[in-house]
Amino acid sequence: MTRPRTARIALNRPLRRLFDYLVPEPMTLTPGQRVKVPFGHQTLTGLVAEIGVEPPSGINLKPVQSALEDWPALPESTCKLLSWASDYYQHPLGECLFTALPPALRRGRSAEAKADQHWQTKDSGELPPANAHRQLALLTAIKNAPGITSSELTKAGFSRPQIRALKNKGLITECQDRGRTDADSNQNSTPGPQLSEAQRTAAESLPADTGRFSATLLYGITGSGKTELYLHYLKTHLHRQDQALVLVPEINLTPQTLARFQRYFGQRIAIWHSALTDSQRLDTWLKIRNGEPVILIGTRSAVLLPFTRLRTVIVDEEHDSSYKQGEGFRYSGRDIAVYRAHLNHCPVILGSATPSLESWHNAQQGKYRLIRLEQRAGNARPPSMELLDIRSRPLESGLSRPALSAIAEALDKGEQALVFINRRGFAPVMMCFDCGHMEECPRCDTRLTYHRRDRAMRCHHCDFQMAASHACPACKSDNFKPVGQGTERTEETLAGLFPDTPVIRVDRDSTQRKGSIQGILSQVNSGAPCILVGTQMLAKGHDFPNVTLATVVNADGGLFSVDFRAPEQMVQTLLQVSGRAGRGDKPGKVLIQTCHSDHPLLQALCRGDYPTLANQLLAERRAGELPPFRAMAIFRVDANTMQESLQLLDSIRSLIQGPGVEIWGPIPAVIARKADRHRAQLVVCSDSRKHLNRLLTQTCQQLDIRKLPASVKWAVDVDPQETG
DNA sequence: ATGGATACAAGC
DNA sequence: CTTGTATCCATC
Repeated sequence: MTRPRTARIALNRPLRRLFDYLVPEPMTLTPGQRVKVPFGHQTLTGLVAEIGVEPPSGINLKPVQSALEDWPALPESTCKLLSWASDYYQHPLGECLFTALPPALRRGRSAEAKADQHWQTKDSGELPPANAHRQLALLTAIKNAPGITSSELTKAGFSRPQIRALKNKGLITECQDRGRTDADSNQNSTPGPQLSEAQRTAAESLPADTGRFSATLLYGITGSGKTELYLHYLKTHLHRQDQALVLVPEINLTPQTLARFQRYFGQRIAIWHSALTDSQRLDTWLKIRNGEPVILIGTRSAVLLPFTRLRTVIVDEEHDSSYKQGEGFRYSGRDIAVYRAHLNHCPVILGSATPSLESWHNAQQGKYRLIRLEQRAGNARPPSMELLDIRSRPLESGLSRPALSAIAEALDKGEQALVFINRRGFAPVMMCFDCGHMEECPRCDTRLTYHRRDRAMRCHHCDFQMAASHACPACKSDNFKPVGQGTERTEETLAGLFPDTPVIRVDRDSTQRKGSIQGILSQVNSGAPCILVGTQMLAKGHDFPNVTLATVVNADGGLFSVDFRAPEQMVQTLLQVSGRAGRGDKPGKVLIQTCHSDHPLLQALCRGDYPTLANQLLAERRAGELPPFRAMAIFRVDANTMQESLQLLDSIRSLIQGPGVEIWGPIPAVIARKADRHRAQLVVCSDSRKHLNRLLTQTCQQLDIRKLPASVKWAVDVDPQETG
């Protein structure tokens, strides 16, 4: 009996099932191929998941309309990876597979790359008018690099119309590929970075065999030069034909990082992040798919791309919570990276100054090899850390007297100071001192944050905003005042106290404009005394050589949170902040304001020893039977009423209940109402990941069958990052 | 998800 | 009896 001419197709729809089609003669299909199929009343792009399967009886199969190309858009290895992820994260296979395609190909556009044109100058034609300075600059650029391509020119800031203008004037013509020149030959001759003694020792411990799976946790304190190690590693171990992937958190993919890699690898470097245009994404995707020897620096979703010659995976700042997608396909880029390396038999290197407890645990268990790099490069010393107890101390916009004089002192020495507050806006609340009224968001269970800059009250959890009022909206009293600290307010106070020093605010509001962060960085890197005030953004990645003092306005947020990850996150953030202080030959100092200076966690933090802290935190996780000692998943539901949400979770609870699992809830979320949706959750834990996974699969199946009102939305979050 | 089918309230 | 708006339902 011959196999039926059928294909099982995955569609980009949130449906936990695939659809079967007839494969008409003489069409041949292979798994991973893109096809056009009729679906209901529309025609969709699909991906072949399986061939020749027996279709369920009683269904009249429609034929596949056409294949979009005769090669599989997703190679087998990528399909396998995503099938695994679909099962692990309980997300529909179709949507998972489609995340590996660039947007253009998801929509069914052609995958044929338009050939890039190469240009050279021609000694004829009329010169452009003297005021056409961009055209003249373009002409020089082409003269200096004959054979340069249109896309390279656009990247350099020239526009297509400018190129066309020169062509029409007969000043340039298309030519053959110049053969790979400068950048590539440059790559072969550029040696790797010079390593310090400590770095060399670390480098020697990195896996030498790129043909076998190994996972390495590179624990390197800030300033120890992890990036040099990555560069050196790729330089020495990656073959000329191989592909490599370097994952970074979104915020770390700056032009500086890029330039650093390009210096050693030139044209081999490609980037992948959410701000690329569709055509840039298609371009890079095709390079990866075609097996070009690309070293891809990218954020989370880069780990899903269809590499065919991937030989090394690096995950920088592996503890960063932005590796976990918070909605839809809720995968962890870091964890998929490890599994991908495993499937692919190649090494993965996880780097961090503050490793996640998960990875640290794996290293302690011997599952990951641990490499320690505990010396700052050059002669820099680690910063000294000091707790400032602010109980019943007078505060000026949240800053204590000793903190302010430390800032003054740093500025006097011609150095820079950094102030870290985890709240944007002017003040987190407006309160009436007569009647106690506080402004709340009409759509969420939250207070509105006051933004003085534009006199607005904003909700930080939905898009609500309104004009701020002078008087209390409840009792009309004018004793209506901002309470608490935000970046804006601290910026204002500091500007008043230090009128001769620039105060620079770094938060989502001040960096919204494209490129403004670059401007800020260059101002700070000029080295002139200044005060930086900012949120999380300040803590990540950036290098401020002349900052010698970091002040943390309030460290207590993470000490008593309901979220079991809060202490870990607090410690990581504070250490990342402290890593900003003191580089080069100037010693750094970190002041941490707290009302709990006797708290053991803060005490340990001041000793500055992350391994000890990590072990301590792990012991607490073990005692609490929490991840990484148990597997965890959360069912999240939101509906128009809390009752509906809790009801559904109750029934989920009875579906999943049984031996081998522990269930907490259902309970309302910490922010029980967000954008008028009432949210609740159910936490499920198990000693066995396998068992939990099976239960989740069954439960999701049951829920799919059940007819729920469209207004009730549920989702599972496997390995949740936030338990709020 | 998404478009069509179905159902019910307001509109003349 | 039309027209608008909400809800349901199947999709190979």
